[in-house]
Amino acid sequence: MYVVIEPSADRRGLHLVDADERGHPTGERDVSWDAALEVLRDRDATGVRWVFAHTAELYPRLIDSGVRLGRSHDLALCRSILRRSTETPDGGLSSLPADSWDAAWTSSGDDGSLTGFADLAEPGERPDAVAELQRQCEAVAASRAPSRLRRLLAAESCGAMIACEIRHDGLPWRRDVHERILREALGPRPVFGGRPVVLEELANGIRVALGAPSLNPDSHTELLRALRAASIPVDSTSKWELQRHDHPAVEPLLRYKSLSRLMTANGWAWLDEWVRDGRFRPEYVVAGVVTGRWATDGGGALQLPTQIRPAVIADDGWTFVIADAAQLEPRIVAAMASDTAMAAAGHGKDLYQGLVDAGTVDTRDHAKVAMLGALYGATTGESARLMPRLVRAYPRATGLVEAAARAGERGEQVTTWLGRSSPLPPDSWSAAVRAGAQVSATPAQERAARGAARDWGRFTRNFVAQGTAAEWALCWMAELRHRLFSLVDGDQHPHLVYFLHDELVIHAPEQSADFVADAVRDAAEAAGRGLFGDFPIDFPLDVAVTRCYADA
DNA sequence: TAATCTGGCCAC
DNA sequence: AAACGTGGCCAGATTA
Repeated sequence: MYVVIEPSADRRGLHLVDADERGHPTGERDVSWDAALEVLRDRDATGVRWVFAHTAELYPRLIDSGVRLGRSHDLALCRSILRRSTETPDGGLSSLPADSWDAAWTSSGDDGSLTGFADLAEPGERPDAVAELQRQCEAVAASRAPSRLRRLLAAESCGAMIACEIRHDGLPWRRDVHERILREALGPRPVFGGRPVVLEELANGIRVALGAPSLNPDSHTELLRALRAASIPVDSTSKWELQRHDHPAVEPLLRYKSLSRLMTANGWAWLDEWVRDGRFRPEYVVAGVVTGRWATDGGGALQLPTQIRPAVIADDGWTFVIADAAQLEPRIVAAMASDTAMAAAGHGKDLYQGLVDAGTVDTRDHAKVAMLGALYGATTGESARLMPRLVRAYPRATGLVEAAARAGERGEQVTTWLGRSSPLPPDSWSAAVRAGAQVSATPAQERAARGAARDWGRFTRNFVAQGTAAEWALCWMAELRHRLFSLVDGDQHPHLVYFLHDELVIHAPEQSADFVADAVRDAAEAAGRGLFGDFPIDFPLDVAVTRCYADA
């Protein structure tokens, strides 16, 4: 059932411990690295769940050896979920004193391998993985929602393997195309650093227009001073504020900002650091966001601007299958709330258009603005004005996010569909809210308390939607991975190369594109059923088969 | 001099 | 358009 997999004591191979469904050990053995490949493949074929202390410690090395595993359990990630979840109250892990499983893994060792937990573990001392597996199995079994939590832990752990696999395989990236984009926008790469010619010319234009010959346009302080000296009344140097002023400096300044951003975020330095052998290898951080979304640690994989996406081109004979979930968060909320009316509006196609067709709002744009406002907690502007219509037409879906907001304002935790809970607000928050509730509170304190409460309410409001959408996306990815593995054929099998919250990119041999497009739709359907069972909610995808990411 | 903060803008 | 959630990342400014 479970097989705990760790480096062996002599570090020359692997130590494997078999365990039953409650995490109790039933046998153990050491295998050398040479024999590991075969042993792991054989055991994996029997459907065991591999237990890693921390997937990124061992799995990349297994991938290098040609092994891909089917199912896994990441103790560090799962501890974090179980520790905080409201579904595992007293007796679970929530009351356990902090130990090394709560700490982040640290990188040490000259080969860059991860060797232990930071802070809490003695150097060289591994925490007991089997004991922790038992604790987690018990916590899940004793929880209020064992099957949902099991689904969440499995999906989270699978995500950890996928993050390693994506980094190993890499997103195809054409350096020549990227360099052409840079050259056409900025001019040739400066040999000794400094500004490229186009930026320098724009900087000069700005200096002339503002009458500030020594201005460094990269300095907010200098720029703000120069703008005001030129009688342009601005409070900031942001583009939305600059756009509103009619002055000869504005146009070159806006172009300078845009090109400067391209240069600093995804310019030549980025290319040198992040693209090797025709691949960009994202450093994903699984569950790096409180809501369960992935974050990144270097490389900016989650902010690739559309400007440079033309450089993402499939290998010869290969293509991309690019899929993104349409209006994911509204659908998630509709399903969580069993809002059949909103689910029906999203049946089969564009949910926003569905709201128009249902007569709730008059345009698709209004539908989108109103919906996003509900999810984010908008209080002003068009979004807030449209809200009452949404509330009237869909009281259940809107009621769910409203309830989450009220809970947050009271300082309570909220929980996603599968059981990931929000953190409690910090002590400083509670102190501010308490201070505002005192009879002796000053108006400023009252205002601060109200503001803090509402801020936290917007966070918890969004948490349930964003967090459950992240769970759906993890399940979607895991389902897809399972389907793609059935197609393994030497090195020629389709593989995931990019993940962006509600979007997947698969690099696939051209002849397999149709299969992959079907698989990614099947996987979305399966993810929806896995979370919401028979509730009639659709998760339609926009799917593109194209050799260039920019064409999707 | 190094660490931390701030403003701005990119993604969803 | 902004203000309405989650983030990363950069350059410059400020602080230790």
